[in-house]
Amino acid sequence: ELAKKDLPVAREEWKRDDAVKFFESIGEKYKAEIIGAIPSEQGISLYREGDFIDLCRGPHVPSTGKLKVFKLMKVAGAYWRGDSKNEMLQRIYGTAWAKKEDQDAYLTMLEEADKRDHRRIGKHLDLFHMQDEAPGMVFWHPKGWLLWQQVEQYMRAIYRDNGYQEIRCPLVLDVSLWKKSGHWENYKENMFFTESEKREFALKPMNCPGHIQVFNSDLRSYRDLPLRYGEFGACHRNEPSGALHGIMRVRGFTQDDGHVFCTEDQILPECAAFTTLLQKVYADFGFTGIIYKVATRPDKRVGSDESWDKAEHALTESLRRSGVAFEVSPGEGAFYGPKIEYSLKDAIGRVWQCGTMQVDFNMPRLLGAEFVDEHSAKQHPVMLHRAIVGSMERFIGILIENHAGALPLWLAPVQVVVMNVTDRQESYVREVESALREAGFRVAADLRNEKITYKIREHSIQKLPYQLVLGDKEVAARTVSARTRAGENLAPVPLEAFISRLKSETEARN
RNA sequence: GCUGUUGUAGCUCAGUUGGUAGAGCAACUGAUUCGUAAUCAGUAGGUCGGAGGUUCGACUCCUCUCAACAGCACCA
Repeated sequence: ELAKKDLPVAREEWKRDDAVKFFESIGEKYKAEIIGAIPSEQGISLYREGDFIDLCRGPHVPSTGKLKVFKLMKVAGAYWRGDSKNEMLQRIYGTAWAKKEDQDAYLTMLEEADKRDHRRIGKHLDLFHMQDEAPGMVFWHPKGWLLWQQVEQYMRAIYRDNGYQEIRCPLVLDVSLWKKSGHWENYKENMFFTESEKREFALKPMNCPGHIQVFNSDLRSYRDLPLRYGEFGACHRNEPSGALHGIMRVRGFTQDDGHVFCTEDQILPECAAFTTLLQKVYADFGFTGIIYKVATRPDKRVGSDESWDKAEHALTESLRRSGVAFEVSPGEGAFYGPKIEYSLKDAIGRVWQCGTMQVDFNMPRLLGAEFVDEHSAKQHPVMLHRAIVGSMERFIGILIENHAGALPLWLAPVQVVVMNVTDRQESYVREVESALREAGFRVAADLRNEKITYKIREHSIQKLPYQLVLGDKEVAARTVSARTRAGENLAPVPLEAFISRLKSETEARN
């Protein structure tokens, strides 16, 4: 915009064919291709700056010196027209700003965002690690696994309170099942295989076939529907190496995977209830900006148009009822049914799909799932594939970035550290520590012979929610002095008072 | 998978034109018992991602390979 104001506009109208010839003559085959796709009756406007003529929406500047503030950020490949079958071009990324201060602010923001990177924090807080021998797989350390368990136990209660029965299925299944389900046909490249005694097995990339086996283990009536199963299902997918990203995109991950077996009429109420539930869960974890997207029928699909109408309507209507803004991606649905994608952003604004709700008319039929309807006739149920956190790994990654590692009290791996000022308070520290542990809190004692300032610094860096300082005064008065993560020093209070503070804070999930 | 970059001590990094590695923090040992973000001193720690090759000699050069990072493609 600045350039438009300050510079003469050297715009020229060209005939399409002349422009194509011109760009071909100077070896710009991609530009020639773009122009060649324009209907021939249309002209084309080019911009000239001296000898330099190019396609452009606005004028060119004669030199980079005319740009006020700019910085080249990175270089990376990008496929011509976004298709991996095409040649790869080099793309140069940069930013331009009206004022130096704006650019500085932007660069500072990027630096700050980098400090929130879950890979950095995961190492710093000793939550997990990954290593060369297991690309795309996570080694969870004690503190990271404590965090995982908080999420898992919370989600387990969500299953329980919302009509899901938790189940557990095998990770390794004979390939014959994957052939029936269509995964062999459509997903083989992404699967891990293993062989034993001349039988070939596959590590499950998805949980749905397993859940159908449980459904099929008994005769089902329409009275049983909707029948809901939930599992913390460990999946393995051989993702392309370039797709891996910290714990956000991995090869071994655990889904909070649920499947609802229901009738077509039950799709809408199930979807509406699901979105409401998902919003509650995300709010409890401190997320506000959920991105909603509905992916509709692709050209290549199974099932009748009538079924698709019903399913797409159910999905869009469920979002409409919850009053959220959402996008529609036409043709982006799976071949077996449409879906809703619920996404969150990481520290630098990249979007990651977490939750999903998918309507599937296909797999119950492929794997022989049936129920007996009101007229004693056998029917295939509709299957809803749904996940709230999506992948535990990805969700925890985003959780870490969202809170910059300062996890809310209810999620923090260690909630309280109890410290002595000198050796004299050692037994009181142990007493307070075990009282807190008995009250159900995750607590550590720090009895090292170090200055209290040193201990406070260390635990502050570790983002511990509460640090208790116990000196002679606290021992004498039988109180505790707490320091909050924000650096506030609370007045000494009896332990019971501190415990009730912790209780109300964990219950509020702040 | 593709394009590019990177890979040195637990972590963050330095290492000059090839002469077999260094800092800070962490760790360990000792002293210090010190009230809200770093006490002092000492010690130890690395076949320089892996495998070949060139060379009298390779962290430095070459080839292959693995992984990570950025973006693209992919994402049931």
